[in-house]
Amino acid sequence: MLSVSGIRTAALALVDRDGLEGLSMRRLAQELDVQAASLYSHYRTKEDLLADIANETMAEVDVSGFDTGDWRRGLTVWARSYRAALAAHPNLVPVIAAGPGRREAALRRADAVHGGLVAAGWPARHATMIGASTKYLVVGAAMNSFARGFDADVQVYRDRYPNLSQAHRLSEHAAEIDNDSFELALSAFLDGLDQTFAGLNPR
Amino acid sequence: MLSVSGIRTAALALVDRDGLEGLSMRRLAQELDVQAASLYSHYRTKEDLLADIANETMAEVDVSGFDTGDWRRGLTVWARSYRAALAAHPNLVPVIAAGPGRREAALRRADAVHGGLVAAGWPARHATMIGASTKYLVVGAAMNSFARGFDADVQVYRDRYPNLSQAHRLSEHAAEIDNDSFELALSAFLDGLDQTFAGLNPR
DNA sequence: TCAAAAACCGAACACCGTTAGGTAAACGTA
DNA sequence: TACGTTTACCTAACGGTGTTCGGTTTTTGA
Repeated sequence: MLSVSGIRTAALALVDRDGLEGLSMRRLAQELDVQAASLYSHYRTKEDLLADIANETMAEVDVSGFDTGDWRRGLTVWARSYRAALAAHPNLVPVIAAGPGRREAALRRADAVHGGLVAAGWPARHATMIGASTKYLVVGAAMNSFARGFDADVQVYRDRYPNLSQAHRLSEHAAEIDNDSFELALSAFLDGLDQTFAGLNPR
Repeated sequence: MLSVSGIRTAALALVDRDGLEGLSMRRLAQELDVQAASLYSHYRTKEDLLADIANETMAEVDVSGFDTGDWRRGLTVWARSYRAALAAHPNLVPVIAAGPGRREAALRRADAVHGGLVAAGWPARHATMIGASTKYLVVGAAMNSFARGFDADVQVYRDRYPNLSQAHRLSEHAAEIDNDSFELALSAFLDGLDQTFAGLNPR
């Protein structure tokens, strides 16, 4: 018999394997040896199903780093685990990024981040903005790896765009570049925040 | 009679008005007093059409700030104009973010950014990562405004999540918060890069 | 054991992107 | 101006999509 969690698992597997376009209610049903209409006994709509698997994917995100009162550590742990969760299911990134953060768990995490920053000495408004900024970084980085921008045939721009002809852009190294870029962005961002923080809490 | 630019304009208007899902070949054709099949005399596919309007939207992006050799200014001008271009057509952001950067103009811009950074004294590998990082920030910020995360009914979390109960989250101020967050992220990131740069080019 | 509830199915609806083939209009050339 | 050719457009259809309706089957719980 079908179960919500069984459908969820199969749907996530299908998205991971065949991409977002690869997930249709009929194909998912087929995977479960069932007719498409049966799925609607468990999910009201396809969007609901997508929101659910997006939700599950986000469960790995870790906001415990704020517990010690070290905001820099809290942000780092949060951002890295956030990015890791997205990278684990790249085909799902657009759904997660587009989905409204209305879900219970998402609100709880947002609250924890905000609270952690305020507890560490940031003004509330800054806490809001820092939370948003960090999310920008994570989501932007994940979208980029989803897009797989510069692909196979480097020949196209090898000669025409001299500045891009470095090995750096070769897609074999794309994952490494992505990771290093993210770490650079995160640490530069945090370094900049350090200065701001020092300016706000002099002495 | 139909024309490529006429179709492009009508499609963009339709996306702006009704969102991405609102654009179908049949509806677009109706808007132009024509049958859907006629559109295929001018565009090989719907994806081509989307890529084209995405392309047009990105034409506003300005990489001229690198001309003076001031990398910080170059990045700032680039990032702001990039973000502005995306914000002008929020419904199109997923398309632009997902679309591979295979288009001529996109490559030219990427080359200009990379070249500008290298000319200003950054090592090639850093230039690559900084370009990517900046893009993360811009795309992440744009995706966020596309998603319109925390919406209307604040009541839901008003009492339950004390840290989020600030006026900051009210959706009337969402655009302002978005903008301030982006500017904070950008300047913190650039401040952090300043330190890195000083470490690389001592004295 | 048996009624009530839940799960599943077959068929259909309205929509989608796209194509094949035919007709009408616009064009270039003699 | 006349005519052949190319191009633009249309009608109709194909295979796919998400979703709903009504009926049948299975599971549940008293």
